Amino acid sequence: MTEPKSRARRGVEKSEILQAAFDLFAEVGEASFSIRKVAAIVGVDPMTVLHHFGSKDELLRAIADHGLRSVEMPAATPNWRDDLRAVAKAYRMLAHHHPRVFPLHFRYNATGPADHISSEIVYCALRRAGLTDTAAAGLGLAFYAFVLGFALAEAEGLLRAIGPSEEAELSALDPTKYHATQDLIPVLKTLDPGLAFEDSMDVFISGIADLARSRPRQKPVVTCEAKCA
Amino acid sequence: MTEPKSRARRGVEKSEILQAAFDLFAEVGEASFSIRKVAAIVGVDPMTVLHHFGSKDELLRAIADHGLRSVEMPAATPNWRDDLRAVAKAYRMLAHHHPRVFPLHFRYNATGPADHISSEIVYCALRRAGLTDTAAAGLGLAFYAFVLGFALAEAEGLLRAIGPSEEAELSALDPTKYHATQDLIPVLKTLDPGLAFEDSMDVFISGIADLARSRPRQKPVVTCEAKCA
DNA sequence: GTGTAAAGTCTACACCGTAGAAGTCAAGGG
DNA sequence: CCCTTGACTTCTACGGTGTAGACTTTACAC
Repeated sequence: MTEPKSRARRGVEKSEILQAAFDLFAEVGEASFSIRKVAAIVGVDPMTVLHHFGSKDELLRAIADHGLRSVEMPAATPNWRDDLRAVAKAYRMLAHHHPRVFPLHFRYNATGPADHISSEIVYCALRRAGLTDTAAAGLGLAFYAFVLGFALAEAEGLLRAIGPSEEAELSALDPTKYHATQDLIPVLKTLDPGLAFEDSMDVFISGIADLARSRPRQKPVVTCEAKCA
Repeated sequence: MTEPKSRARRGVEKSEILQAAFDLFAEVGEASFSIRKVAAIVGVDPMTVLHHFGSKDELLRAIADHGLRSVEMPAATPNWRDDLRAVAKAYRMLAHHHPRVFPLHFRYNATGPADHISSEIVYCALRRAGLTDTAAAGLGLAFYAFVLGFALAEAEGLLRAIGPSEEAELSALDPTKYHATQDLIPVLKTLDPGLAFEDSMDVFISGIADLARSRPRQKPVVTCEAKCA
């Protein structure tokens, strides 16, 4: 009761608008998204929406941030492999939950708290794996590229088991040139993206372990290990 | 002189329009791209553009295909690792050359000839590495997700060495919670995306070799090996 | 010629983001 | 109390967009 509607329900409207905008975007996608529709849903003038967010671009950025804020990062565990897998899974689940919003995270490199938290987990895991700082920084980026790329491809509907039409298309190719592709048609038809993702994460982790063995860091990361272990 | 302008310069206009559309998109990006601007550049009515491509969406798809068609895939070599690296490099170069067009390849999963050719190279390489067909199919997707994800992130300007403002932001974080991140600031400042990409490819390839050792395919891929080697 | 079919154009419409002016209304000082 | 203030909301209007539908032009087949 302290400030029920002080200064014309300040702040309340803004989050309400953002929620409506997010829901609309998540449902219809970017092509059918417009400020005017958001305004109609909230029951407000289009210019009110613009007044709170400045521009459509800013609104989209806010939507991206809102989506990223909803993902909760797992706590660090003693096992750096599990930590990497957990972060990867969290982002993939985010993409599955709001596939139409997910591309926005790429466009506006959303740097919310979740971003920093996950970065910390990833960097910490890579150092505990035994990587040098330089390698950890580079592989950290690669990790994100892989996870976000995979999740984005899934969200865009690119990574699915192939259907009859794609099978026909591949079968029609010149067998002398596309032998391997055509040999894989049976497994491509029953491919499970989730399984492929987990297998690929294992491959990535395995490669990281190899790198750490061949080029280990000079001294263990005491503070990091102490904190995370 | 056989058909200088037979049937009202059929075909000539269309490719001319596509080229202009591609150039415009590559220069100004999606936000400032419009059918009417393309028409103005070619010196033609906006409806002419639409008449040839059906809709803006189809035009964008054509732009994506046009970009993909420009990348020339390397020939297969005896070394499957080199083949994977070469395909990865080709896509990354594509993203570097036309960063604004690149996101379109994700939105419309462009399936041009280059797509099939590169798939064949990748699948063939993965089988020669010793992977089972199931693993080859899954890891093939992972390979594309990683390469395209990395290239996309670079094209969107996400993967750069951090600047003073980002450094300040990271430094301002709670040191007890973001120790690893802050330790890596020095290397993040001088990070080279190209080097990180190559290192990451090596990690990925190393992981694939591990997987092939632990779960090898039953019999060698005679036809594929014979063709590619 | 006439027919035909594709290529190109014109007009018009609904929708979009948003600049700028105007209106509304709670809070605070006199 | 009135009056100013300033955030919030709304109204109006403008230039730009994609594109449907009708029209005109063009170039070949007959």
